[in-house]
Amino acid sequence: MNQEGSSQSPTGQCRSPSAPSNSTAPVRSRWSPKPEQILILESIFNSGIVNPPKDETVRIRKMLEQFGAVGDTNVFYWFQNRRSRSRRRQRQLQAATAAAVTSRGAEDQQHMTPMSMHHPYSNNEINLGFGSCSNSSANYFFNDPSSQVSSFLLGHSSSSSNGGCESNNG
Amino acid sequence: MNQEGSSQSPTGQCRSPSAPSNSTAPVRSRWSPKPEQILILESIFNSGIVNPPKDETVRIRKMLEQFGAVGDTNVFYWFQNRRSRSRRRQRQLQAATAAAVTSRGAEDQQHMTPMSMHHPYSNNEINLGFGSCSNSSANYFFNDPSSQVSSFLLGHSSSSSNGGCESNNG
DNA sequence: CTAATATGAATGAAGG
DNA sequence: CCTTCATTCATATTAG
Repeated sequence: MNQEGSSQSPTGQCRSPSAPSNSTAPVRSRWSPKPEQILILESIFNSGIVNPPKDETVRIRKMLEQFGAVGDTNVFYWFQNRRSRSRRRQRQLQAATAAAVTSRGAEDQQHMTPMSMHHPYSNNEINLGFGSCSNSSANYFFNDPSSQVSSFLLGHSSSSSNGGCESNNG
Repeated sequence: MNQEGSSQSPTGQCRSPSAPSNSTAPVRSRWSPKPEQILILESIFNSGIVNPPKDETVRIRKMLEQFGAVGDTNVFYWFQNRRSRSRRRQRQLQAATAAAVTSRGAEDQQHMTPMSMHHPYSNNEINLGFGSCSNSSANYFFNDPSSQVSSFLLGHSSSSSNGGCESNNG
């Protein structure tokens, strides 16, 4: 982990049960990405940029900064964790599916309810239209978050390292 | 954490007050370990296996599966949370004790209110006899849960990775 | 019914 | 990249 360079004080306050409401209470241990930031990050990830180089990381950080304090480290960690979790989920799903088929003859297998989680942003790959693959503009997506997000996405102009249509894995 | 591999539908409805018989409320929130499963998990944890590797996790899951639907993820989370809470509780207690002793010279330390905790098993580590250290067979323990649990424990035959008396901690 | 607690699950951060 | 720790969120259960 030597991708980091600059890091500020991420005073991200999103949905904390107890608000410190104190000018002298920087008790914010870890960064909490705002919904808009998550939107941006996920759209970038889904566009194929799963492992942005330092240059790109910095650019992404600057984008996110307008929605809340964030450092390059946070972005770096986010992508790293995202990759890891994505991979793991895939493997798990695959294993579960295989396990359902396996056993003996794979004939009368019951359908197991695939965990209907109702989380705010948990899984479910979001495609915001960041990648150059999706030509269909999905502006209708922007409704909940600030409209400012779309400005970034529409003006991103692809990336210089990994903006391919396919997701490079490995 | 990539300990997960397969996950079924943990429809563990142990002690649910109201049946979710609603087509619009399939809240399959979270897994609820059965008493027998908790017994097994705790005995394993107390036997020194506080951080089972993937292989062991799978085996444990298979054991638990016979008492109710459960996935590797659940087992992994259980051990992780268990470790975390255990450690945290210890630290908290230690801090409280230290705070009582500190101050001046640890002489006239007053009795501090140790929090009115009155939950089932609290801090008392339960030892079911899972570890190979305890040669004394504690079969008398099995009374509340189904007798099937004892079958597992008695026929466990230790594990292939971490069944020692000491807890390996990385 | 509401508050507090316990605990399963998710995730940011860091170690190796 | 993979594993692990700490913190936080969401929910299930229990006390008031």
